[in-house]
Amino acid sequence: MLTSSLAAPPALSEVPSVPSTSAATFSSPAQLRQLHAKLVKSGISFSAADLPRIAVVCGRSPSREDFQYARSIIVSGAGDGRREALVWNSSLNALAESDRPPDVLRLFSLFRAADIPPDKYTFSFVLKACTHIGSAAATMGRAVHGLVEKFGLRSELHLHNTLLLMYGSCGPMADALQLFEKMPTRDVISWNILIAQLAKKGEMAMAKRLFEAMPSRSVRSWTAMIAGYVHSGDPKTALHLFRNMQAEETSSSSSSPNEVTFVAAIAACADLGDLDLGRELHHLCRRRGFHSNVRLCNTLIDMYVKCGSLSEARKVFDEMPERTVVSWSAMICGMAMHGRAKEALELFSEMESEVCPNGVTFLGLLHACSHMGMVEEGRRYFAGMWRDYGVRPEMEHYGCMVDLLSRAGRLQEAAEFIAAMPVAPSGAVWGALLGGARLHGDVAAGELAMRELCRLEPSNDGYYIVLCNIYAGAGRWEEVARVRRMMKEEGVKKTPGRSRVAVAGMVHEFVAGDCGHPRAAEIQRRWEELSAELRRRGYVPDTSQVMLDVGEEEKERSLARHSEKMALSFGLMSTPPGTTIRIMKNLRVCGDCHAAFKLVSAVSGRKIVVRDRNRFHCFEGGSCSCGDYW
DNA sequence: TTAGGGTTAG
Repeated sequence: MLTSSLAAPPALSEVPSVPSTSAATFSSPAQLRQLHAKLVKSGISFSAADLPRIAVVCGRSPSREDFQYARSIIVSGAGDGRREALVWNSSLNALAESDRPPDVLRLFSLFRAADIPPDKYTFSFVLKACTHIGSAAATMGRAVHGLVEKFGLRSELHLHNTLLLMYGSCGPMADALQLFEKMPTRDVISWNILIAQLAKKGEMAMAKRLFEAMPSRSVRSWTAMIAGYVHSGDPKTALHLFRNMQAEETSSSSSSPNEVTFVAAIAACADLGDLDLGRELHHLCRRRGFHSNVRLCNTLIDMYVKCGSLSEARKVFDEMPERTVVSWSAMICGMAMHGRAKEALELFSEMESEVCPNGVTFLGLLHACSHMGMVEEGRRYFAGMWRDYGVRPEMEHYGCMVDLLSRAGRLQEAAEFIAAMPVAPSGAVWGALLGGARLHGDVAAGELAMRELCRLEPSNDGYYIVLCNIYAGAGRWEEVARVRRMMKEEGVKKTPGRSRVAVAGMVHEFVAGDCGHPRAAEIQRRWEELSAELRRRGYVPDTSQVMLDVGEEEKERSLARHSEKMALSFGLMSTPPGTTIRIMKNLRVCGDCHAAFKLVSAVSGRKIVVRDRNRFHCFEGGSCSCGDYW
């Protein structure tokens, strides 16, 4: 092959008199034709090393003529049919790996029409493209399976595994399972593919059956299961399995967790808010030398953020040898969650010189502005994301803007913003308006939002409850009763509040109103004592949001049994003085608990970190990090 | 020349 020693390809007009046929000298069929003409004039032909590039360039072209033209060069240069297939196969693979897998299918039909005999590699690459395309390629995938049979390749295990993967990503899982049943031989990869596909679809019961039945497991089998449990919202089982894997590690090195396994396990800690275990796993990662893996570090940042330790998240971020847009976005979103808006915006300025932001980065920025009432800054980011960064606003961004405006009390503007949206607003967008309406006691805005929400998300209990809160706040009890009747008619039940607190490595969960904890009486007594002290300091239980048709005393009793108060009371009596108490709640923290927690932080001298559904509240010395803007 | 598990948001 004639190679150019120049680092950059010369412009065509500068092609030297003895032209280089280096692959870098053409990138379109038109340039190829020009180069070809010059070569012919000079009596030089393409070398074998040029052929794959010719195949890729012309294989990507929508023109049939380009394919035929390339084929004529390849046929004369390849020498025989097998080598010709090899050249086209590598072109198929390159296209399957690129961002244009549909080109593979088009090239494959040309391939078939030209009678180039396909082999196992051809099918493998075409199936890979189907897998990348997903369900839209299901028919094509089935047709390719038919060809595999027709060409007598049914005994190829490798190809069968690729078919399993294709059925798992394109078609109904039943097709993949049927193929698996019929396979003459299977290896650990066949089992892993099936388990991973089931796990991705959340079918963990069946994935578990296969995992238990498989003859031998590899690290990937374990990791697929652990990641599957995390994705399907069961981090406890994920960590249980991780522990089992560690126990087996001593007897077999094939099940030693690697970086990917740690990513899944640390993500489980993030979901559970289990800081102690998260730290332990981080320590293990360091010992195993996994600390420079970007994805692992990104997961660690997220874990520390979600476990309430922003400083440790920042430390991981600062020590990363390289950072991607995900690292920056995770850190910016983390700062937003913790109400550190100014730092989030500063980090964004730093980020701009290193990587391009994406949609998630802007969600973080808009959240940051929203949590701190920075309306003008938020508007600026929203206006600039498409104009200056080419990031198209999606539904979540519109939702953030409505949240920003309505939290700041600009409910009229928020409603106008929704009306001007270029796409039909989702339930979450109206939900943001509803939330703002509650905050500002705006019955009309609340009713406007709820009219849409009844249509879009009639079974979402949270929205009915917020509307009840709005009516209750306005003293409109007959409306509260009407909404509750609506809920009954629709069969909508209120999700009970749940709070978790970790004490001595054990996570304890409390459900609102439930006195099932073994130390329930003690916990209640402790809260009553504390409550008496708080009252002496001016705390008055806010019974206005209790939507029970009962007397004041009963309302106060109901408030005292809020899950976050029980978790706090238990945390206070079970940990040494001075220990930070970390609580995680499934819903938004209630207003009465928020007021009480501020006082408790002053009375007890403790730092109390609460992660609710939306953000973090860090109570210390009588105030909250949210500045009461939440 | 071919196959399997992972990150921010939700």
